[in-house]
Amino acid sequence: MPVGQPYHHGNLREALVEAGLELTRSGGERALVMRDVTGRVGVSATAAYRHFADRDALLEAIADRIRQGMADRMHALEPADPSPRALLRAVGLGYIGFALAEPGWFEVAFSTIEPHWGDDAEASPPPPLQLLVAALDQLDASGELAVREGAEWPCWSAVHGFALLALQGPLRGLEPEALRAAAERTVDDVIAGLLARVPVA
Amino acid sequence: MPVGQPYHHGNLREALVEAGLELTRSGGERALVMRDVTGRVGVSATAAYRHFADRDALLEAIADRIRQGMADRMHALEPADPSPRALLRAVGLGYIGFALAEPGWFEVAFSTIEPHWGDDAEASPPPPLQLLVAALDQLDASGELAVREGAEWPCWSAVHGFALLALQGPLRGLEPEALRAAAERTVDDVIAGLLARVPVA
DNA sequence: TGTACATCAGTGAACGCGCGTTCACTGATGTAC
DNA sequence: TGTACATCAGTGAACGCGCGTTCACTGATGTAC
Repeated sequence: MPVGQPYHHGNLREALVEAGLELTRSGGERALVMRDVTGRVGVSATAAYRHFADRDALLEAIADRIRQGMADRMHALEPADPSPRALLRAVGLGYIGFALAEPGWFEVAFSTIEPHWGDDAEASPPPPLQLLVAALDQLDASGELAVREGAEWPCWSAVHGFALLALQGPLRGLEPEALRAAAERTVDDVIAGLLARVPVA
Repeated sequence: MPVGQPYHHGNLREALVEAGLELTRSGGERALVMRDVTGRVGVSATAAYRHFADRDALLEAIADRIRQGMADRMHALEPADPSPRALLRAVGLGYIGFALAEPGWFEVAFSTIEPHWGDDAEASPPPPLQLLVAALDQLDASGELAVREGAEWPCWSAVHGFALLALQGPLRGLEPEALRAAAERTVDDVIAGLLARVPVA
């Protein structure tokens, strides 16, 4: 043991989460290797099991932190006094922007999302979704939204799908400007669809 | 070696792809284990390396077949003589329908999609995308589409994102009718957004 | 204030599983002569 | 038509890496008396 390191860490749980955040940031979910996390903190590989039941528990703790940080960043990008449409647009582009800026974290954030959050009154929805709900509520209050119920799904589908097309799919490697234009088009089209009452079939 | 089995298989390459299709159908990409594939065909584990450079090459061959089959199924679901809007709607719902019906295959189909298909003239786009392009071309020819260029991305983003929300995300476990309603709403909203010329920002 | 002892946070060796892949080989097939 | 031989598709043992997790342990800490 190195000199100056006390035998008891003091706050190992928190330190492990921090180290896990660093590892997953660059390597995504599979970079969360128990030996690497504990090694980074300077502790033996098995020490983690005093604080987390298993790897999944640590991953979940990390994912929670990522989701909160993601929502914080998205919120910080919202315009100062936006119209309901502009707010929704900022939320959508913020989601995509985070995914492209932090692909490792984005993967982890979504890899452990629990289903049924809507039915389960106990579990609170993931923070980024709370921003979406708030934006849709505002748009609905302004009377512009055609149908409020279920409006989350076209929105979330579009930005989530776009992020994946850009990270792992056919849009990978596109130049940043072109990518940004495609993202804006995607978000704007979906919002336009939420407002319009055009029959499709 | 069992009686009646010739030493030389005859068409091992094709047999391995078939076995890989069965395995990935139920277990997704990670179910493609070399020992399992070869064992299913009744051949030693290393025999596969006479026909594929490595696991990735086999996976790619399987993914090609899946993408073709996916497009075939989607095409079969198109209405007989559809309007351009109804055709696009059928393509979108067909994409989601395939993903929900064959989650293992869907995962594989997307796990190996090569980027830059647009710039790369040599690589042909994945078959499901060809259906989308055709539907958008028809809608554009009918004069209903606001902007043709880049219209693929909102469409693909929405259906791809929806599939993932439903398979691994918050919509997992939703009842089939509710899921179908959400899918239809998502597709219809995006199509409406493609048609409309509503300013958003 | 000092001591016994329970408790808890660490250690380090090693187990054990999954799984792609290599290697030296052997059996079957086809072709030149 | 028969034989030698190159070629190719298989075999089976085993390597080797990654990695979560268990196990018996030891050092530090706090509390009862």
